[in-house]
Amino acid sequence: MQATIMSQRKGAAMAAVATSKHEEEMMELRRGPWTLEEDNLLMNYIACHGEGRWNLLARCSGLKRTGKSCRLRWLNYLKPDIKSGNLTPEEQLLILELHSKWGNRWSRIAQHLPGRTDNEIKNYWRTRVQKQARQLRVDANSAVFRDAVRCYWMPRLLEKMAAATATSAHQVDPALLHPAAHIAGGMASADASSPVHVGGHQDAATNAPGSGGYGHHGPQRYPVDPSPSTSTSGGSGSTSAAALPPVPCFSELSWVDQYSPYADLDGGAFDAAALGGLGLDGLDLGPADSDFYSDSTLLDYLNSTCCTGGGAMMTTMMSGVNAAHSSCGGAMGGQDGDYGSSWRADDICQAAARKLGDHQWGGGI
DNA sequence: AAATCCGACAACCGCATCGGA
DNA sequence: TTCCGATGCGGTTGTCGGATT
Repeated sequence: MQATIMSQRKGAAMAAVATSKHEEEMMELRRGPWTLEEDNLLMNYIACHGEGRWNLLARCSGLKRTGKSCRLRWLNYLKPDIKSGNLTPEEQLLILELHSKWGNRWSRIAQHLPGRTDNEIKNYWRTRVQKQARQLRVDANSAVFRDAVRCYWMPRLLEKMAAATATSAHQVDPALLHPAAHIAGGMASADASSPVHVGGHQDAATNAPGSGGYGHHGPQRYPVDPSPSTSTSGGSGSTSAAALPPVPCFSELSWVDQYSPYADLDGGAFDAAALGGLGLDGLDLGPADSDFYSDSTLLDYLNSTCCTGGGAMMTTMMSGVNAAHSSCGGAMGGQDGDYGSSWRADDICQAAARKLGDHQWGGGI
């Protein structure tokens, strides 16, 4: 019975495919990169009729594209609230954290990063994070790699955030960086029911289609001559802090307590210092590093009164990093980011096995 | 200067799920 | 209850530009 239904469905599906293929042939559907004219057509149609009903849109808008293609183009690029430019350290932290909880649930992760698309996050993961895993010769989803990320990558991101703050002339509340803030319970208590907001530092007008496209990476690539008029000025850095949406409170992140250097004080698990002595350094934060320091969004966040927990967290994690530096005789390199030696997966495995007492150690990676 | 390699990202594809008829 | 179109999601591929040889 079920097999019959299945075969019926399959038959219907195949018929539908055949029909759609026929239609495609009749319409000579376009594929590949979108042109400026196509983008304009799509935007104009949506401006008049709204989002949704993508197949109808594809038929009626004059675009020789599938509804799917139109939807993707709109959601991943043209939608006004799409945030362009490199991911901020806060966003990277959140991605790392949420991926450790949910795995490859890109759309779910993207829901917590306003303005970022699942596609963008997925690409980030594949190009940056998985690259690290490959270098370590471990599976990006393995416990070892997750721990390495938590003990090294995350602190390094926080370090960069701290560096961005320290080198800035902006006024940062000293209390944000005071170590006692964490110990004295200074972590901001977040409303658990509220979503975690990261990024969102976004002037929609500056990210309108044609206003600079990929941000740091230059203008949108069009297969035909892009009109000079498509690039407008004033694309970055002019947003006032007052206009910012809610910023992340790091105490919302589960690893804050579990993986803080103070975790061992109450029987915690995995501390940075233990691995630090093995020369497990050199995490490459990717080519976007230099942008971290010039990204005004960081300063906006750090200047925000909502970020008390983040400041304390940063200090906490920085203490861990420093402890690791001390315990390994400075093997982690200097503060200038010269993390020379490369990681050794075997070393990480051994250290993890020692520290975790094998209970998280699944054997073969 | 040309060829090749590689990273980053946009776009596509197949499948799953949802919701209305 | 079943069918089917619309939509969403995750994996994969294609393309481009910069770096390297």
